[in-house]
Amino acid sequence: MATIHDVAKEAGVSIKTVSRVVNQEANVRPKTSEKVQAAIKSLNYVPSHFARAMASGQSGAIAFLTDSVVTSPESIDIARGVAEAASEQGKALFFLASEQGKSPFEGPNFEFIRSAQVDGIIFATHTHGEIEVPDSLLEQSLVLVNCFEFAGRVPSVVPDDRQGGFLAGRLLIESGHTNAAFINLPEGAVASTLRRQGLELAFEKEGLPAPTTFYSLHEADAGYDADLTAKVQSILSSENRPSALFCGNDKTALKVFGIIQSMGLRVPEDLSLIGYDDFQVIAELLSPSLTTIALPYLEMGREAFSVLMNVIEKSAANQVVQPSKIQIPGWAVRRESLIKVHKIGNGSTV
Amino acid sequence: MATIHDVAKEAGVSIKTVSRVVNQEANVRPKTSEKVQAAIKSLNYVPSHFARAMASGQSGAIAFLTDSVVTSPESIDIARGVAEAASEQGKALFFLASEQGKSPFEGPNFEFIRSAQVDGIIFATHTHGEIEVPDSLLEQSLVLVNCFEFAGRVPSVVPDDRQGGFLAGRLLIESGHTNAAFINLPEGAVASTLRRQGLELAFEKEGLPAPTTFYSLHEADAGYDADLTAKVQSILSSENRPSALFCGNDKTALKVFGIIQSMGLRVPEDLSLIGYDDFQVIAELLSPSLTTIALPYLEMGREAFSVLMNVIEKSAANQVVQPSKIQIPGWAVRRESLIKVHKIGNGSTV
DNA sequence: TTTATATTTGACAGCGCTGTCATTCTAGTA
DNA sequence: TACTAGAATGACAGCGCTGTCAAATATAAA
Repeated sequence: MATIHDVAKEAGVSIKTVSRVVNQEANVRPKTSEKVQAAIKSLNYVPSHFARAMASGQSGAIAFLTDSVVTSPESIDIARGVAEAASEQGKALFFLASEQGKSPFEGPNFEFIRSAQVDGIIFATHTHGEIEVPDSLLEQSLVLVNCFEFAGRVPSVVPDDRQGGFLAGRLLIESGHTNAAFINLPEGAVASTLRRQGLELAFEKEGLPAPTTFYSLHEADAGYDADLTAKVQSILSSENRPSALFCGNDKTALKVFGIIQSMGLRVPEDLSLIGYDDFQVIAELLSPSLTTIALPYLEMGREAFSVLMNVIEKSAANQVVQPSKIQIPGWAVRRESLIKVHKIGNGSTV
Repeated sequence: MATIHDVAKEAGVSIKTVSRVVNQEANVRPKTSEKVQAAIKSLNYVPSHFARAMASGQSGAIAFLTDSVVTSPESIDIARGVAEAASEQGKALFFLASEQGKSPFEGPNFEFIRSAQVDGIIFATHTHGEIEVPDSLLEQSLVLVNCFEFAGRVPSVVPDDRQGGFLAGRLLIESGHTNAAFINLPEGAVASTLRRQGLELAFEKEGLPAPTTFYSLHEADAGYDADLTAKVQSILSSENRPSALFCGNDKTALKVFGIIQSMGLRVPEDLSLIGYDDFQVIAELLSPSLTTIALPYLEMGREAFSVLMNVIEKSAANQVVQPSKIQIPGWAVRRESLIKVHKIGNGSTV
C-alpha cells in the first residue's frame, strides 16, 4: 500500500501538499496539483481512513443501530436508505444490532461504537413507537428513526401513520366501500392509534360513520391465530357484512386472506382487501395482488442521514441543535385486491 | 474521551502496562493489573479502534460486500450470520453494496474498502452461482458466500442445493406423492440444476420415475406471470394430474398457490405444495402454511466468517491457504401444505 | 550474601495522516 | 529596482495506540 510519503516523493513535493490535493484545499498551483494527481494515479494511492480519523479526530463513520436483528425484512429499506445516502457522501457505516431483550445502548456492541468513535448514531426500531434514551447518549450526535423520545430532546424521523390511515380511508371511500371494517394492529401501538385516527378522519370529512375497528393480538402472542380467525369469521358472517377489510399491515392481510379463502369467499369479488406497509414480497406475489399503503422506509433512512449530518455539523460548530420530529408521508399503492363496489348502480369494477 | 495516557497516570504506571492489561498480555503482576483495571473503570476508558488499527496495521474490521442491495430479504440471514459471528469476536463490520449492474470489485464503495484497509472481505451474492474474481483481489483475504469461483482459487461457502432437492424428494415420497411435478427456477441457474438432481436422486433410489421438471422464467422477465400461469394450468388440467407440486422457491410457491386457487383447487386437500427457502414471511403466513426446504443462510454467514478468520490468520503467518468449497446442508420444514396421499388406503392425513 | 536468570515494567519510535505555523515564492506597487 | 502583501509550500508536532528493546525488579541458585 502506497502512503502519502510515497506519493510526495514521486511527485517531488511535501506530504502536506499531497494532503492538500487529496482534500481539495485551496492554494495549490494547478501545475503542482497535476503532478500530485499523476503520482497518486501511478501509485494507486488511497488515503488511509484510520490515519485520517486519528489525525482529524473525525472518524468519518456513523453507526446504524437497531433494536432487533441487523435488518428485519420490514426495515431493510431504512438501512438501505441510510446506506445509500452515506455512500453518496463517502461516509462509512457500521451496522450493529443490539442483543434481544437488552437495551440497545449498552453491551459489547455499544462499546464498539464508543471505541470506533463514530461521528454519529442512527437508531432505528422495528416498530413505530416511543423509546427512552439514556442521558449519557445526549452528548452524542444521535437521530432516531421509526421511533421518538417523549421528552423530545433527540431529533427523529417517523412515518406519517395518520396520513397513511387517511389515505387508506380515501381509497375505501373512493371505491364506494362505506361499509368497511378495520383489523388494526394490537391496541396501544403508536401506529395502531394513528392509522385509526387517519382512517376515521377520512370518513368523518365525508360525513360518513367510521368503520368499526378490531384490534389483533401481537403476532407472537399465544392464540394469535385463533383470535384472528374468530374475529374475521364473526365480522364476515354478520348480517351487515362489510364490503372491504382494511388490515393493519400486509402480514396480517396475508393471514386474513387465508381465513377469507377458507370461508369460501373470494377477493376481491366478494370482499376487497387493503393492507399497510407495501411489503413487496407479500403485496406483489399475492393473488390477487394487494392494495396497500406504502411505508416510506427508504425515504426515512435518507432523511435520517441528512438530519444526522446536520446535527454533526452543528455540534462541531458548537451550535445548539433544535430537535425536530420529521414525519414522512407514505402513499397508496392500488393493486387488484381492491375494486369498486357496484351497489349504487355504478357498476364499473375498475 | 479518556486515553491510554489518562489511565496510565491514574493507575501510576506506564502506558505500555495499560496496553498490556487491555490486551491481556502475559507478564503483568496481578496487583498491577488490578490497579489498571480500576483506573479503566473509573475513567470509563475504551481504547480507540483507529489508533489500534494504525499502530498494529490490523484494522480489526472486515467488509461484507453484496452484489445487489445491502440486504435483500432473501439474504438478510447471511448478513446476520456474519454480523453475529463478527460481534462475538469483537470484529467490526462494514456493510457495502455494489452498484447495480457494475462489478462489485470496483467503484467508490470498493475504494472505501481499500482505504479502510479491512483485514478481509466476505462477498455474498443474491443467487447461488459462479462468479469471476479479478486477479487483483487474490492478494486480499477473501471468502465467497452463496457463490464460488470456477478456478477454485478462493474459499467459498454455499448451500447444499442437491441435498435440499433430495430432502424435498424424500418429503414427497414419504407422503406418497410419487406422482409430483417440479416447477423449477429458471433453467441454467446453479440452484436449479442441483435441486433437480437431488430430487431425481431421491426418486431413483426408490426405483421411482423422476417427477417432470418445468422451468419458470426469471421473475423479472416479461411474461413471467402469464408463462407461469399457463404452465401450472396445463400441469393441473392434464388427465394424470400430479398430487403434489414442488416449487423452486417460496416466492414461486406463493404465486403458484394463487393460480391453484383461481382454478378452484384447494391446498392441501386437492394438491400438496412444497416450496424451497423457508422464507418465513411467506411460509408461515400462508394459509395453509407452507412445507419447504430451509436454506441455511445464517449458518453460511457464520461459517464464512470463521473461514475468513482462518484465512486471515494463515496469510498473516505467510502460510498458503488451501481454498475449500464448503457446502452447508439445509433441512426440511413440514407445515400444512403437504399431506399424505390417501390412495393406497393408508388414509391418514397427518 | 552474591550472582545468574526470569519476570515485570517503561522509554521511545513510529503507524499515516492533518493542523499549525514558519518559510519561500510570486506578482503587484512605489 | 526595491519592497510588500498575498499565495504557495514545507517542517514538524501530535492523534492514541502497539512493538521493540532496554531497564528495573523479583526470584532462584550458589
